[in-house]
Amino acid sequence: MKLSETEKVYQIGELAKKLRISPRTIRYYEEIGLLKEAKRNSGSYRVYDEEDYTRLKFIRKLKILGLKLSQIQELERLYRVHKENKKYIPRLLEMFDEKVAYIDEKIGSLQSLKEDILSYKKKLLEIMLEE
Amino acid sequence: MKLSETEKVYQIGELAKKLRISPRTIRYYEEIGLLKEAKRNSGSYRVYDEEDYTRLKFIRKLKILGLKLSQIQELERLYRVHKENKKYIPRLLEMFDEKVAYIDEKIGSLQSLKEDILSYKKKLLEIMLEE
DNA sequence: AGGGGGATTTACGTAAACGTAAAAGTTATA
DNA sequence: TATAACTTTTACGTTTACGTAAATCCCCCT
Repeated sequence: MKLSETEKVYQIGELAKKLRISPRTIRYYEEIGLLKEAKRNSGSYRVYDEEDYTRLKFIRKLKILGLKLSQIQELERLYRVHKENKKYIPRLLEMFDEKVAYIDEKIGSLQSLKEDILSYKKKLLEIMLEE
Repeated sequence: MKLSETEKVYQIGELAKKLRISPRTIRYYEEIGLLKEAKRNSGSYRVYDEEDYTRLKFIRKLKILGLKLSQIQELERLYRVHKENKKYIPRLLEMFDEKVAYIDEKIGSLQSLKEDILSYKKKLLEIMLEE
């Protein structure tokens, strides 16, 4: 695709540091198939690029959402498989909508929690101010 | 406090069903001290009331936020201890503010995730419509 | 050619938050 | 009073997502 592009590459420790996770975590993701097998430099060290970096950031977001690694895998498996087969795309779009609805719900629950905390805070202020 | 108030009481299975969690979970929370020891009816079964119900719902919210049970405990311990001692209240208020900031951050990250998903969806739509 | 500071694999360990099974007691109802 | 449908305690089991250690290997630098 890209010709002679001098793209920055990382080795595992460097990438891990950039993401503030451990090398073990990255190897683990590869181990369970969440990351494809990394290329090796002259046959031994794993080598990563910007795409891997982006991918790991995306995984992190899904984790924050509360998805298990296995669920993240499944989501992507469905995405990859069905992308090839157009007739399944509508179903996939549907899934995305469900995910988005889930997120909206979660945001709502966080907002309500925030209100709870703020109301606690108000109570505390009252305690503090009463004589 | 309240005189002859006929408040609805639950036994563990009933409460669990209402919350869609397991009795084991409720006992576990008691076991680790997240819930105070439940009263017993004529000496054997645990008995709960609306307050316990509310409390469990609150715990659930904090869990959705991603807090560990131990963190929830700590938060409440601080709240209880310091409520008695007014001079610590400002620190507690500060903690609440931190929590709220954390929530805002989390909401932000969820919103950004939502955008990612919507952009995936757009790509998919393009795939579907090309040709 | 010898270090130093990475990396690799293998494999056992761990914390959190329950699940589950067993054996026994309790309570409402027929 | 018998039986179903709860509940109790005890205690071991399980899953997820890594941590950690050991032994070996690699690469760059001087």
